[in-house]
Amino acid sequence: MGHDRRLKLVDSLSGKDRILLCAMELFARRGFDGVTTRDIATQADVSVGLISHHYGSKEGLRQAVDERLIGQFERFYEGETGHVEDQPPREMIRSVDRWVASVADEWPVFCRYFRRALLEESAWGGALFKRYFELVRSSIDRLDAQGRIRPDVDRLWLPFLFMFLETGTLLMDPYIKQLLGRSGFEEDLWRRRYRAYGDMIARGVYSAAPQEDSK
Amino acid sequence: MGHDRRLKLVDSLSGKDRILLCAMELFARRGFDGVTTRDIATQADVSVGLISHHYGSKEGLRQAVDERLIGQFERFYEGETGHVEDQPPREMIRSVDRWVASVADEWPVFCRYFRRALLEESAWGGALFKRYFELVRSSIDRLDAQGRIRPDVDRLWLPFLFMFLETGTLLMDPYIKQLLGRSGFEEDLWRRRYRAYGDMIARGVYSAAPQEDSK
DNA sequence: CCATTAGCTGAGCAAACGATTAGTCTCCTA
DNA sequence: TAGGAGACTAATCGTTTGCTCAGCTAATGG
Repeated sequence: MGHDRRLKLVDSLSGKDRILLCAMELFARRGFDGVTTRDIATQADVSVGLISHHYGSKEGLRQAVDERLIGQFERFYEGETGHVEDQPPREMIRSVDRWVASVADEWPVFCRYFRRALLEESAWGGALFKRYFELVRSSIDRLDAQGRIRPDVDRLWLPFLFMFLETGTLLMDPYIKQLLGRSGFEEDLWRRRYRAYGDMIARGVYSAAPQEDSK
Repeated sequence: MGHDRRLKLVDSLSGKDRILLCAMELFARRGFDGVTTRDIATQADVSVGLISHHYGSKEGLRQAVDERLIGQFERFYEGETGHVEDQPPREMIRSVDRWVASVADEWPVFCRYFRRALLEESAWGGALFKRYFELVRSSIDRLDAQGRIRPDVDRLWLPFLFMFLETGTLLMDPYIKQLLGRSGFEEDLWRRRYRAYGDMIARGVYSAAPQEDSK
């Protein structure tokens, strides 16, 4: 599985890179405060002093990890095919499918780290959130320009609702795994969620003719 | 404001209760690991030893706080008017409004703590999530029995999508506050979100007749 | 009036933390 | 091949952590 691949990769790297990769994984799993420099040193098979040598401090190491992941995030969305919202529904689904498959490999670690960053309210977590918000809002603006969103829909909360639906799995995956027995990021589940998500946005979930109690 | 009220209340309490309340607030704000027993002792105006005396350990204190908040959670939902989903849309909105107003006072601290518990993956956070999931699923089952949900809607993801929409504000409030300048839990915003949320579930957000590019 | 007890104090402890240090090893270059 | 540079180690520093424990104070009961 992917774990072994990663470990073999790690062996061939320099101490500096091993520290960065191990820190990324440990921060993602246990949070910044939940990891000691000694943990990182042990995992990366280097001495504690080497961390300070390369990154100045634990905080410096965090920033290095952050920057690397920001870059990864940008690359994720660069790879995405244009503006998916502009495409007809069926084509949009296919685009998302392709995109999911292409980033699925690195996604899990990124997700867990992003989740932690949000929780700890770190500076870059806030920055990422804002950047993501702008992304969603510009999508909405584009849809709006085409008249595809009903005028009575609340424009203040709409972008947030989109974000809640999209990032929900990210933030709650540990519990989803607990309930479903498997991660929501396994490809088929992920795809299925995107469909459910798109469907809810497009049409809601209620029947067309609700049998209302005449009261 | 509420802060002064709380402080005055604190002064009249025993050391044991002061410790509990201060711990609750500090855990909610900075997380379990981000707070030291000395912080709590200072805030509660007691000595460090008294915490161990009453609660055995920091972990014991956490459990005491957890139990108290679990009780609060139960009370929140006991007070809720029956099964809101069974009511016609307009009446449902009014019910939610009433409920929001009735719990808004204690809600903020509870929210911040719940947020922490969920993101730190504590045991009781998991338990609370599961309990909440069952709540949502049984609501869906009831709606389903009435035939109010379209048959083609994905029944696996639907409860999760509901939860994402409902808890989104809870988990991201710090960032929403950053973007909007005020908390999403201020009553008017909260109500407005519930409407936007109900509307999306009911009808989606797309126009009835989308002008699709004929291509 | 003294003994008991519950609530509480704060100096102090061992462990763990992030950071620094002096020194070793391994290359690369002149 | 001498020597300078940088990667890296091991030992140790001062600080902070959760927790203990001997003892203080004030109220209670016989």
